[in-house]
Amino acid sequence: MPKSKTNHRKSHLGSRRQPEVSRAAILQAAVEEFARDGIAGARTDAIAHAAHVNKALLYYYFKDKEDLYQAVLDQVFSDLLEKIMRALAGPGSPQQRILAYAGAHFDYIAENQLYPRIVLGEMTRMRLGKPHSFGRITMRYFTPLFQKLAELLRDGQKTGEFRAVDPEQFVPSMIAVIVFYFNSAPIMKLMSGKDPFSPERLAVRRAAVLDFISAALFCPSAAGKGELK
Amino acid sequence: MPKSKTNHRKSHLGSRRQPEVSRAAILQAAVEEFARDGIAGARTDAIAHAAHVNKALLYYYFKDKEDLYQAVLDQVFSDLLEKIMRALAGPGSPQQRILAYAGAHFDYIAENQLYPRIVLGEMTRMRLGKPHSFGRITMRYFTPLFQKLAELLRDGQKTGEFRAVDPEQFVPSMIAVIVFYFNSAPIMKLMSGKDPFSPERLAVRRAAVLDFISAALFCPSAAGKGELK
DNA sequence: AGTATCTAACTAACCGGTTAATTAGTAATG
DNA sequence: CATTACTAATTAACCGGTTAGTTAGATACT
Repeated sequence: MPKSKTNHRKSHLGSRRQPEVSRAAILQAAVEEFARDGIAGARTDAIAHAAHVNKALLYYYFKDKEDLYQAVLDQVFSDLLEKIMRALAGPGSPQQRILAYAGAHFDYIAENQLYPRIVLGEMTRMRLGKPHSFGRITMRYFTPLFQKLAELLRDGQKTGEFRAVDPEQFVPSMIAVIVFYFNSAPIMKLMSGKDPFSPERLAVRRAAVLDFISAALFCPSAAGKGELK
Repeated sequence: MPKSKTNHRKSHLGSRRQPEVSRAAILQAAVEEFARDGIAGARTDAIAHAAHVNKALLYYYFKDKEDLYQAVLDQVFSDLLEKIMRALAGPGSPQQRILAYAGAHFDYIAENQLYPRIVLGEMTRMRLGKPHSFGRITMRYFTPLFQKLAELLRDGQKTGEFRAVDPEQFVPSMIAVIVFYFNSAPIMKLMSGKDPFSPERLAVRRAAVLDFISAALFCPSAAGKGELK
């Protein structure tokens, strides 16, 4: 692999003189490390090593561990929110749109299984009294999503497609059903032996999630109008 | 500072010559500390201080931090499982029994809000490939509960009360709805301003959970037979 | 074109505070 | 006096963060 005269053969070739490559590598490594053990358990040494970068470089690009963590959260949530909002803004009846949302949310997580770990971990970590470094994230990402979903639920209730559920209760329940599987997957694996992340199992789960939500939300009278396959 | 020979009230009065008191104090303090930040973030100093005990005493009763953590998990789960199993073993139709279970599970968590933090934290922490120190817990506590619930679901399907859901999919969904609220509570608080743990809000949530499960599971034909109040 | 200057990108080595764990012992009890 | 319960003091490792540089390329000047 001749690489012009200025060949610097260390082993961490991947990232010399390439700021955004290095920065992205750090961020990706940080996502994985933070997903594993949260901010407390994450090791800056491990992040640096995984990114094939010297540890000091973390502090070149980010103020400190907390700042890096915030950057990770921002990346995770902005990406997620963008995809979900697009699905929510699509055409169709409230039934079709809520299922489109749920499917998109599920699909996104299925492709990025680290993300719910970070989210749930962070939720679990933030206490009610404490100063909330997570508050920024809530305002910027959760609130818009929540309100859009609540609005959609009210729409469906107006058309008579949805049961008279309280959005403030229904939205978290729905998200729970979508997300929880990926966190409990290791236990399912232990119990069933099967790999919960295989394409077949994911397809089964996806269908089950949509069925669960449909049954819990749609009026019995007007059944079978959503896309269930 | 005169200090008669048998005078040992230093400040850690609570626990001299009282092995089980000390041990229990350590365990309770450990539950709270582990719930906050997981095993990685928990500080043995903090546990000892909260238990009004010298740190070395932790190592008198427990081999190391990991061992203490396992003891905490055992206490949490055995307690939870016992209460839930009792509710599951009660009398009544499958409809009534599944709602009794869900209500009991909800109530238990409402009273011990630290527990789902530990559980979810632990789920999040265990990776698919890694050696599973959590496997013991799974076998001892999760599997029996899961199988009992699956059995109940099949019972209800036989009597025609329940829809033809796949227990392997439905059980995790149901647990998700019951549990998730307590983990997302801090965010809900930020968004709504209201305290998600106030008795009124808990009652509302409890009703919503039972309604959600009822709607998702019970056959539309045979509605309104469970206890919904 | 060549070279001097400048700077962004990056690293090796280290530092001091923290933390899990140990040790060596003291005090109570039967 | 032997065993159980418990602690002060200590240690070794770890870990977040810093520092003092080096390297590679861009720009300026000749």
